[in-house]
Amino acid sequence: MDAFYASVELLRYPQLKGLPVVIGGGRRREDDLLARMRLAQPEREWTAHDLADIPVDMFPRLNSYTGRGVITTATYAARAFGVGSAMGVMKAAQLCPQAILLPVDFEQYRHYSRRFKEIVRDIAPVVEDRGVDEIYIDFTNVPGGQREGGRVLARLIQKSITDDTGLTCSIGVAPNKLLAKMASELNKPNGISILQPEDLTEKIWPLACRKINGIGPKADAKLQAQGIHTIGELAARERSWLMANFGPSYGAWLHDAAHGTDTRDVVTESEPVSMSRETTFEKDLHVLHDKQSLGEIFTRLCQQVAADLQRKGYVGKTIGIKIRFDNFQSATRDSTLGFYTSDAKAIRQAAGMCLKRIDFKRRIRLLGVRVGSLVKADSDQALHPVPLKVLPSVLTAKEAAPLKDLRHEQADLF
DNA sequence: TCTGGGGTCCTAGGACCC
DNA sequence: TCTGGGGTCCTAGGACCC
Repeated sequence: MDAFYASVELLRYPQLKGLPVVIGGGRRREDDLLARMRLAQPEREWTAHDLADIPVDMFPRLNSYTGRGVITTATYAARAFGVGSAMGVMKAAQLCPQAILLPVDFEQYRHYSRRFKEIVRDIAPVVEDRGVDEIYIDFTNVPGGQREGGRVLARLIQKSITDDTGLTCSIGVAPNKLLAKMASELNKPNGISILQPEDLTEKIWPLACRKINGIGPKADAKLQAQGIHTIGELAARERSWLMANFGPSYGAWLHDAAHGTDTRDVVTESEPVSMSRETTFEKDLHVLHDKQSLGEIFTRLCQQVAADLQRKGYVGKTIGIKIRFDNFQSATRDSTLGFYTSDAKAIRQAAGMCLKRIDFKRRIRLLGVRVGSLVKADSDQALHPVPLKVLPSVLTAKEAAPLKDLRHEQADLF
């Protein structure tokens, strides 16, 4: 199989090129910027076509932000200050206070995301969705796909996206998904990079292990501790050694990945496994002192998941909650019902029982509600659920003991 | 002044059935 | 009285990704 990995760059302001810019923090509509321009220069209309004309001074700076957000992405100029994705906005503001901060505008992203994927599917229909701005494409059977090793098709895709949306797009071409993704990183933004199997040692082996999709911070730290820093160093280790030290499954995968081996297909369709809603509070809350607002937030989360399920036509039978405490430790509880539901009240009831099984001795910063074991609302399974083999969990003696003091007050909490 | 929100997949132990 | 495996389902936590 030959695969493309394509990702669009969502920064749409040419006047910000080369400047330190981060996207993150609170959600806001991009229209806010236009609204400010209409105030500043009322003689002009200011529509979405005028984004390029907004003066740089009008953009908010990182140091004007207060709150708990994180950075979603950052330009290279911002990265030079040590700012990067997933970093707290407050920490980023310390490193680079003058950076421009753009709001996260999910409505805009969804719109451009849909368009980007439509355009690609019109050209090459075998597409795997990997989130808002990324896809895999299997172009094995696209007519003309092999010309110049894929470069002609990649250029066509790039040009079609830019003509339609104004967005730039990076594309990696390789024999499989793993390598295609890494290839796309070699030439960003707006680049095309073609990787042949024989390029592995020269182009991939010098890269940090972290560049492999599937090696995260934990695995990387463990590899570093073994003196393995680059993909080449990883490839040099015996498969059996990796399996012994990282588990048979992950170890074998590490070995394959380092050698550029990946047999996964491009998956064009998949069913959701779970849906959830969660929220981090502006300030940490206490189960007893902030009972009222917690109760309201909890109800709203249940209503939101229920609405999501109904809108997309799913029901689920495993209801769960997630708590993150002020020390960032988290806990989850879930419980499987004998029937499928997408009803807000039923979800709230089951989730409320889950909450009672948590020991709330610390303040909490996040609350989430999840519905799993999903099936289509009109499926046979949904209409004729098999009876439960395992009884829904009740508080075990072990769980109940530490809750003794709080249990009474918690009883009617959620 | 740390650390969002929405997901998937894996592991490991226990219950329960055959 | 002691001692089995498999297989499946459920639950909790954690790694990882975008």
